[in-house]
Amino acid sequence: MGYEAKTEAACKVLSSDILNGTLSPGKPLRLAALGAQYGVSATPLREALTRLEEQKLVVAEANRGWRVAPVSIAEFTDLLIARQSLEVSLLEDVIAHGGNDWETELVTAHYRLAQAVPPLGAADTLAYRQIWVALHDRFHTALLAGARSDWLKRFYTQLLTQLQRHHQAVLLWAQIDSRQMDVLREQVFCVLRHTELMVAVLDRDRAAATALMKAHNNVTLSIFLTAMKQAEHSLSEAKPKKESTA
Amino acid sequence: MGYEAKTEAACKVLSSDILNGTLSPGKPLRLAALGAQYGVSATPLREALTRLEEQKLVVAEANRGWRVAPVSIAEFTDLLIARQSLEVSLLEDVIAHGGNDWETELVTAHYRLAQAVPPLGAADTLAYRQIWVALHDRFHTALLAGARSDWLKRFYTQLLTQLQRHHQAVLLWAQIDSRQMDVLREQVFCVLRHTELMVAVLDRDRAAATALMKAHNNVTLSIFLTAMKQAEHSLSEAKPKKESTA
DNA sequence: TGTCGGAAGATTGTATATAATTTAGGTGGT
DNA sequence: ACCACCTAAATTATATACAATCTTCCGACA
Repeated sequence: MGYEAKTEAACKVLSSDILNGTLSPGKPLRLAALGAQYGVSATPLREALTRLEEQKLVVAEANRGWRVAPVSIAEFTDLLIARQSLEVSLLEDVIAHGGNDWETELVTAHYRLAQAVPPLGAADTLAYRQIWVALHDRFHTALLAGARSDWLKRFYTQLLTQLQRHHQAVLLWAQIDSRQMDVLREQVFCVLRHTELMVAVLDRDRAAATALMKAHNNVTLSIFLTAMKQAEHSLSEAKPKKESTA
Repeated sequence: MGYEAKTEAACKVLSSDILNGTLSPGKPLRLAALGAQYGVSATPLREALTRLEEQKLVVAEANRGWRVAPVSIAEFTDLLIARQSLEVSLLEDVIAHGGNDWETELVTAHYRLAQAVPPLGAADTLAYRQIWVALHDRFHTALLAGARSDWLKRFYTQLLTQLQRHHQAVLLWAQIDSRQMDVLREQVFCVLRHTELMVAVLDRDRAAATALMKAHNNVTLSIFLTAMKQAEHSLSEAKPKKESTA
């Protein structure tokens, strides 16, 4: 205890509340209220919010304190473009320079993912979904961990964080047509695509790997495009709102 | 006055002092001393340092406060790799999607750079150098400003900031052989390379543009490689130091 | 010589006061 | 009824004091 504990703790709680949608985009963050809720006083809270502001999870306005960072289609698009670029860059670097440690961890992560129960049908519960998502994240992290630049990897992580925020928001806006959703999810939760990707990368097949990676992105992209089309009007309604749900 | 003014001001002063080397890497940043020097009290100072920490200009250690972020060959290399990737990504995006506003601003920036007096020979004064560097920065910013993703551009800016910090440090470590330096600088301050780059980009010639960009990077890279080779031992001496010059 | 302990100094977190600014609400005039 | 203006409350921003905790360093003691 004591390792800048309060600031750190506040930061974690706030960011997880923002990422899972408990604190919805645009919501004002009053210092007094947050301090009372989380049992932290002003100084560490301000530091935590300053950190999150730099990570673009919250935004600050002059003399008006902090708000949860808003989401928009424009920024969502921006993030997707950026992810595509960074992911391809990292993939090419990994293929060119990945070492043994990276290879073994990648194979391990893939094995774990392949063993996991995909959250489809009867297994579509919150618990199974969380496990699967965790293993899926681990696979994608392991896939790119062999790249040389920690800075690029840090940027990539930041993009994934922002994307999660937007995914959450889109899923809240739109109740996706369940039949279409099922079709898409069967593709998303399919291990085969990940296996192909891993094989291509381990074979150092640049063209195949980047093609598969782009295809993988397009699958998840199409989910959110359909969701956003269906939610197009409820989105424009959501804009003028002042304060959202607590 | 009042736009979170103190924090903002402290942030600017600190980052510029760090970037120009007034505060050298590794130097501890005591709150009391900084507050007295800059006329700012603890609260805004802590926020400023937290912001800079997130930007990796300072580092924090538990219960030991903040220090100016250290520099190292490993991180320098990392930054150069990351810059190469991001620059190529942005360049390709610009070539594919750059619009009219971007083109005109690019041409303007290039014209200004071409008009400027290169800081060579008699014109090698601090004033001329600063003007030239500012115009050079503006050209490179304009070159990539047409890319679609603000996130990628933000990352790129962050890399340039970090690189400036490392350049500063390398130049302090090493007194570069002046004859060799002159040869290199004539290449750096040569407008021709920039013109070729601009033409290739405006012609939407992807292969030529990326090749020229890589060549441009290699020129500046070679400067610092030679500098670092010459400073190799003074570098290893610099490591164990506890506090550097005020 | 080596190490154990404690004093001094620095950071972290809390609490509180004051200034400055924004927001809200009400008053009065047209 | 509508608009401008003014006042009051709320909130943030800054400064400061202080307790608690952690480092560091120095000296006594084995």
